[in-house]
This record gives sequence, C-alpha cells and structure tokens, in this order.
Amino acid sequence: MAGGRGGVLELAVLGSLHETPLHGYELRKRLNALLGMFRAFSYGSLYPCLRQLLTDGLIIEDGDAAAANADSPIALPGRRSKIVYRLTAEGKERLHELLTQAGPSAWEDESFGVHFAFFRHTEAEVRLRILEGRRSRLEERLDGVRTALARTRERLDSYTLELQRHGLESVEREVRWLNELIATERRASPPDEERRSAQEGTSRAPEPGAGTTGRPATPEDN
Amino acid sequence: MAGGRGGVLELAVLGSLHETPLHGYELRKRLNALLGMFRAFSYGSLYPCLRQLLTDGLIIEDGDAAAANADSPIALPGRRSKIVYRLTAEGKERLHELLTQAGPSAWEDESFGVHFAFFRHTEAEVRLRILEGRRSRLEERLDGVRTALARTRERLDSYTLELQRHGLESVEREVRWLNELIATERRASPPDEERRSAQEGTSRAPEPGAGTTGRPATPEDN
DNA sequence: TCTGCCATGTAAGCCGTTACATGATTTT
DNA sequence: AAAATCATGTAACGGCTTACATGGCAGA
Repeated sequence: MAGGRGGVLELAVLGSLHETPLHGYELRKRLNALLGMFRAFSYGSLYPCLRQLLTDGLIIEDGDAAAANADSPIALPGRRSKIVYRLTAEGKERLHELLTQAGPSAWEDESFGVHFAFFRHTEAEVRLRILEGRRSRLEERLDGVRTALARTRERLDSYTLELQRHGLESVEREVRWLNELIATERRASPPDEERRSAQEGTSRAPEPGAGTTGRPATPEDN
Repeated sequence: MAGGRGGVLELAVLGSLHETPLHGYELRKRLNALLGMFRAFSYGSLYPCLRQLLTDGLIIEDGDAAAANADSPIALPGRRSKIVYRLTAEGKERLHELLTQAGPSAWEDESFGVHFAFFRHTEAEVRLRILEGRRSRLEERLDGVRTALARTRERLDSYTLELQRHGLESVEREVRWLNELIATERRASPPDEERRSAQEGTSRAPEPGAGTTGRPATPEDN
C-alpha cells in the first residue's frame, strides 16, 4: 500500500503536475525520463499515490481533455480512457511546503535528485541549504570510511580495494560538483550584508551551467 | 521485522563472517566501513537477521571468546557480554550458493556493491557475468533516458538539464569502469577454446588494480 | 559521577515493489 | 487477426528504518 504521504513520490508527482496536467501513464514516463539515472517508480506505487492525492484534494481530474496533447493528431474519442490530473490550489501550497523543507528528507540519496529536479521552483536560500546539506552528508561519509580504512590492520583483497577506490572517487566527484553548484548559487544571490538579518523572498535562478561532475552514493550510520 | 532471507544483508553477513568470526556490533561497523559509500545497515535489521541465520543453522555462537581480538589488550572479563558468531558448514554452502547466482539480484543498484565486495570468493565465470549484467543494466538506463530526452519537445530548465548531465556522465563513468574490469577479467581468465564446452571450476583472481572510475545510479522500468 | 561508546535487542511502520488482472487502442 | 503498447488499477508482501528499551564498561 503506497499512499501519497511522506515519500518522494508525492513531491515528484506534485512537481510534475505543476508544470503541466498529465495522466498517470505519461506522468510515470516523464518521471522516469527525468530521474531515470537515479531511481524509477512503478505503477503499483504511482496510481495509489494519485488516488491519495485526489482524496486529499491536492489534485483533481481535469475537466476537459484539451491538455498535454501536442503529439496525438487524432485522439479525443469522446470516451474518457485517460484520466488527466491537475494541481489544485491546495496542491500548489503543499508543493511549496515540500520544496521549502531543507532537511535530511531533501538531501538523502533517495530524495536529493527529486528535490534538485524542481529547484527551479525552490527559493534560493533553500536551494543553498539543501546543496550544503548534501555536501556535508557526503563528507561525513567520506570521513567515516576513510578513518575506518585507516584503522584497518589487515590489508584487503584487490576487489575490496577497487570497490573502495571507486566509491571514494565517486563521492569525491559529487562533492566537487556540489562545490561548483554552491559557488554558482552564491555568485547569483550573494549573502546580503549582515548575514541572517534581512531575508529576501524568492530570487532568480543562477543558471548552473558550468559544472564538472560527481555522483550520489548511500547512507552510513544508524 | 527484518529476517535474513532474500535481502543483501544475508550475503553481507555471511560474507563477512566467512572472513572472521565477529559479534553483531563490530559486524555492522565492518560492513559500513566496507560498503559505506554505497549503503549502510542499521542494528534494527542486523540483529534480527543474525537471529534468523542462527535458527536456520547457517551461523552459530562461537564457543570461546578467543577470536577477532587483536586490538583490546585487556578484555576477556569472563562474562560473555559479546556474542561472537561463526559460519557453519551449511552457512558456507549457502554463501557459495548466493555468490554463484549471476542474476538481477546480483547487479541491481542495491546489491551490486555487496556482491562485488566478495568477488574474491566468487568464481571467475560468475564474476564476468555479473559485471556484464550490470553493464547492460546501465546501458539500458542510458538508452532509455537518452531516447526519452530526444523525444522531448519543450526545452528544460537549467537545473533539470544539469541534473540530467550529471546523471548521464556518472553512469557513463561507471560503464567505463566496468569495461576495464571486464577486460581485466578476460585477460586473466581467457574464454577457453570452444566457448561453453569445457567449463573450468574456480580460477585465480585477475587483480583488478588498473581501473579509472565511474559510479552507480538507479532503476528504470516497472 | 557522569558522559559517551560498546553491545543487544524489539515493535511498528514506511515506502515502496512484484505480480496479477483487465481492457482499449494502435501497429504490423 | 495478432502483437504491442497504452492505460488503470489491486493485493500481498518485502526489506529495511526509526524509535524505543536496556545495560555494562571506559575515561573525563
């Protein structure tokens, strides 16, 4: 039973529907195109989630079918085979609420990609906190593994070693990537004189088009 | 409730205990040092798993405490505060069985790292199939996202674009990494004349110490 | 003494998945 | 007419996490 509450799916759905109304099937394709490198959702979770969001009043079935159709030239056979969903005002509110939370639920492995994908709708300050949060998360991981590795007496076999090397390098790459993104963000929306006194509302997106690379990994402690 | 069956934890535990007997607490530390970049396990899943393995007869409590102690100079207070586990013959059998399975359960994101970590105990042929399996998995993912991207009319915002770029590059890197590993494996244990006729048993490890890099990602289809 | 790490567990529940079931529509 | 893909769902279960509960032992 996958309701809509709590998981990343809710955000993914609301975020997608905010851009344009969609029906379930295409929604999933969009999501898996958008996030395909990081995760994928199945219909078995998507449809129950949509139902939940519907009963919560965050989305509604779209009245007429004249939406999301730039491809199919014929279509519109009178019968409603597709159920197109659209965000309600409450849904937009909820989306904004989700996009404003800058906590572990935004920068953990499973969720970071989804949050990042909708950064366009996220306030500059929140973006920065999420990027920094993810960075420290990864740095903790690096520290943990590095010190554990240093404490290790017995030398490891070559496969273990190679795995370690590969993992470390990947996480280091992602940290570098985050560093550049953070720098770009800071350049675009400077910290304001008097750190943390006057807070601006929303600011323009800093166009992060100059990155190198890096990549996600996974958790560490209990 | 996390039993021992089916998940990667079972393999991780059996694999670790195969190297040396350990008690739960240290086992977890070992695992999170070994796999820290990819995933982490909590006590809430580890202990139930150990209990399950115990009742299944795959592990037993170690008789005397003279094990896994190269650090603590004092120790051994008579009372058993630590419960040290050791593999049984059945456990070793089960471990070998798990290490022999070259299927999706070996090359998916959650499990690949764990399987790779114990490649030392895996037959050369199986290693190769797992590496190739993972590679095609990643290539499917690349194809899927690339074609979906090509079909997309509307141009995406810079964050989405950057996420896509980063994801693609990361997966491409892992593919290159796999390519080198596979090449190394092939060099070390050549395909035998007459493909698939005479099969050798176990062969020596090919020492994969000359890789570049790459990195994991996540699923795609229903 | 008291903070913190070692050490072992349990209960509840989250967030999804797989597998199944069904039917319309489009393509071959 | 068959095969593929679109489209929508449900039931059952899986594997792990979080939060809780408990206690011994070490060093500040």
